[in-house]
Amino acid sequence: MGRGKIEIKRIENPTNRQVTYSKRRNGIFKKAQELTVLCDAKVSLIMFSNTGKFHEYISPSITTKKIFDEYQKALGIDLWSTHYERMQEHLKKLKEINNKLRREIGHRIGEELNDLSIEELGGLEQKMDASLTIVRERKYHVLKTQTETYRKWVRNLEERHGNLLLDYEAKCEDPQYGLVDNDGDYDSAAAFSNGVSNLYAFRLQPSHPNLHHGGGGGVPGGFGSHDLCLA
Amino acid sequence: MGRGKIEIKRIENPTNRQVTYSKRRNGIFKKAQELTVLCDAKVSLIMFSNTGKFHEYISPSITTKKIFDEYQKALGIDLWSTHYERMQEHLKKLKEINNKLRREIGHRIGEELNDLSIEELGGLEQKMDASLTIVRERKYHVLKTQTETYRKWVRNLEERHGNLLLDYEAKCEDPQYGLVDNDGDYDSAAAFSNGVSNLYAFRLQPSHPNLHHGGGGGVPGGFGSHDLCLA
DNA sequence: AACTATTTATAAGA
DNA sequence: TTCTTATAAATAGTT
Repeated sequence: MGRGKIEIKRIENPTNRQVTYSKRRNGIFKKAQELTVLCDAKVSLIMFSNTGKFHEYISPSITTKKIFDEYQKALGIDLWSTHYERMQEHLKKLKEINNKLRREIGHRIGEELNDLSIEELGGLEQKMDASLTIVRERKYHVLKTQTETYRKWVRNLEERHGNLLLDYEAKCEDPQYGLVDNDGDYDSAAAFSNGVSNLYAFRLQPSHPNLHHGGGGGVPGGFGSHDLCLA
Repeated sequence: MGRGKIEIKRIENPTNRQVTYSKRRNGIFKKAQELTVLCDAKVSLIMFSNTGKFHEYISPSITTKKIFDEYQKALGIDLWSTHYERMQEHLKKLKEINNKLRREIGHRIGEELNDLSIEELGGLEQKMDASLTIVRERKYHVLKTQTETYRKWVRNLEERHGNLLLDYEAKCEDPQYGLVDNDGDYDSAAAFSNGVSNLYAFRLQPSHPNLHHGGGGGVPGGFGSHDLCLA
């Protein structure tokens, strides 16, 4: 329909192709709209030109999403089934695991015991007892390690404190010495304190042999700071 | 384009509308196909007639699923996002809960204790101890209840057994009585046995005062059948 | 974007 | 539904 008949095959001239695309696209959209009105139909027309440009016509009485849903219903397929079903299965499995975990924990907390038989209760008791033993052992292990670390730390510090005190007294008794730079001792002592300040703190408060550690939280008994350790 | 011009408005005559739909549908499909070939375009044309009949044209170079995907990409939206995202959130939450449960249970089983501080270990120990107490109490409660039930049952049966034995001996000594139908006793005794057979079993094996209960499984100590109870 | 000669689509009728 | 055909509509090539 035009000045000359054309063969229905790819238009090689890009400009020509683009023009034809534009004209015919309008024509087909008009037809789609007319069909919608005349015949009360629902039409979805989606087009991508060879340059990737997107155009669409959709009947006013429907949405593209509905067309997609209807399309899948009409064909009895679900284009997203793979993805979707896998997800649903995953969900189901997670729920099952969750429930099992809940029940297990419920038992171990001491709730939901009503459905357990005497044998199951006995088994549970044994398992819990064993677990409790493990936790206790772990606690004692941690406690012991920390105590040991603490003890070493105190001993080391006390020793250095004593040395310093001796030095100090010696210097007081023999003022001609002046201030001796005791490098080696200084460095290694600093490694066990938060800084130089602690050394002076010991000097200035000789009546307080207990430690005043800068970091760490108020743990009953004075333990509990994890950064408290000997290299 | 036809014998007469028509107004673009809904065709009221159903037959006419159907015919027009059919004709124009073919026309538009042809146009879509021509556009596909001439301009190297990708076209998806989906139609539902007002009677719900479904027809589609899709360019050979593409699939409807791809068109849907491209469509969503072109519009920067995801028509399934609501459903999908909700599902994904659900999945995420479930996984989180799952992990928490696992950690909790891991602690209570006595695994994964390395990341716990001494305070946390102490708290865990206390909680586990409390739970263990609850489980023990429950176990002893169940045990006590079952023992009590069992004891009542045995006492009741022994009593009835004694009575029957007395009756039996009395009848043997005074044969002129014949067989007296002792309805009341019979019925109530049957209520505590699996049937009449047990009554005879007691008679026939007087040297076995221990119970031989038909049901129930091999529980150490002889307890454990849940159907063993007094009305 | 218009124009327009021509082809194509289709309304009405069979 | 399909065929026919007069006529409306679409559009290829041109300006």
